[in-house]
Amino acid sequence: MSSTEEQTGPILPSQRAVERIVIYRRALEKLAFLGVETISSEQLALRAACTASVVRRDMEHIEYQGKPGRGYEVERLLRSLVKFLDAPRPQGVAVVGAGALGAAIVGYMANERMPLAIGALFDKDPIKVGTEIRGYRCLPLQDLVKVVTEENITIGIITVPPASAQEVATLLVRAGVKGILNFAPIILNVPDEVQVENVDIIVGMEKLAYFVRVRAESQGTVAPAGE
Amino acid sequence: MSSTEEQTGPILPSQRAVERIVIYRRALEKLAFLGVETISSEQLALRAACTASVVRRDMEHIEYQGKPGRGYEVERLLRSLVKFLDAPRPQGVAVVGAGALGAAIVGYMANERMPLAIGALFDKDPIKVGTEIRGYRCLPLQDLVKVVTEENITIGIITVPPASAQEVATLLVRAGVKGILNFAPIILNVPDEVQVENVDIIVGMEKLAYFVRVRAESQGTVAPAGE
DNA sequence: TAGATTGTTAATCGATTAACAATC
DNA sequence: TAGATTGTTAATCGATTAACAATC
Repeated sequence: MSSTEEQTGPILPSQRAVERIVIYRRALEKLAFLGVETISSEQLALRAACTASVVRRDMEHIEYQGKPGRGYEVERLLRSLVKFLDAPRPQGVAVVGAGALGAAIVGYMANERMPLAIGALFDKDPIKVGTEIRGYRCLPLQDLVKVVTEENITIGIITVPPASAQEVATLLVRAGVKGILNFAPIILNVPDEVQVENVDIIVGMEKLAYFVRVRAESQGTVAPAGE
Repeated sequence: MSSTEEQTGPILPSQRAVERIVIYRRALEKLAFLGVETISSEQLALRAACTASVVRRDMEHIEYQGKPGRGYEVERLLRSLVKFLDAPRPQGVAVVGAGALGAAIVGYMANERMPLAIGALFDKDPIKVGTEIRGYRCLPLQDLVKVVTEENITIGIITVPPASAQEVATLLVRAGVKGILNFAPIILNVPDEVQVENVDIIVGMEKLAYFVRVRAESQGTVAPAGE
């Protein structure tokens, strides 16, 4: 990793920066649709829950630059963001696990216009295999390595129960996947070059529950004196 | 906020610390079930994707302390974590949006043993209202404020389309909710005292797609033409 | 005792915030 | 021109990492 880093000219943006850039893109799409012509970093920041400074800093990664006193032209900035984010052709995604969550994701991706396309959908359950879910035929897990390899799919989404998640991850890696969006609440063991993005609904929920509770408790104690 | 902060004795743990503590708890539950008696910070760190130092630091928030040379007793640490995290009685949660994602979450919460309980399920769609989803009756959105207030629900989960998300958030806040888990890909406008936790599946997916792509490009730098 | 692992303190790193000259 | 907002640099903040004496 270190050796690669020394060679590269362009600095890779941080994970968070890319996250925000994705959000800017979404916001700009809406603004462009509404016919808005320019936008300031301040306004953009509101939509990404960050500050204007952060927005301007993120823009270092984008070719297009804003004009002092004017802000950013929505159309041109949007084009630059799309150029920055999107692959020339949609990247294929394999969804593993055709339960409620898997179905939700497949539906989501079918609706939203995205630079990603469902490449294949898998499940272990023989009852689900063969059925159609939102227009995608559910394939058996045994076919995963073959299909994912053949279709050149680079991203896997794991929505199976935690007990099977590692097994699925291993299959995906073997099939050449380079990124995994993992909804199972466990830490996956994969090679370093494979990026894992964990989306753990339960952690978020319990975290929220904790802070809601302790804040309520501390309010009850101190008598907040009315805002 | 600053005035509250000065008064409080116990320092509130950071968002990330609580996140990790939730993960420690989950890991310890499994270990306790397997009959493991002690665990070191090193081993615990593996399960939470952090370092031993971070684990030990997090433990400052927990009453129970480990023994030098031995590590942590699984049972006792687990009890302390549960005491730290959980409310005396399960907190009620309102799920708004009975689509595929909403159903997935309701099912999730019904399965996993959690310190949270489904308090109510709502949807706008008259066709869904009145039906049962995983054992929970779907109520109309108009009843939200009344039901959530009456049931003393403090946490809301938004799984409606982005266009309705702000409207729902406003209703939840009006009903007295103090925490919102938001699955809609927009920034919600809520009062400061309400904590919003955004779980944006699409952002994670597009971020992943970006890094997978640029890494592949930089690897194949020499011959990008083919493919 | 010796080895292991703790709690804790200091050093490092990265990200966010604030400030400001440059300029449309 | 004057006002607004940029790109960029310096200051601040917080979180992670490394190190180590204390101790089971």
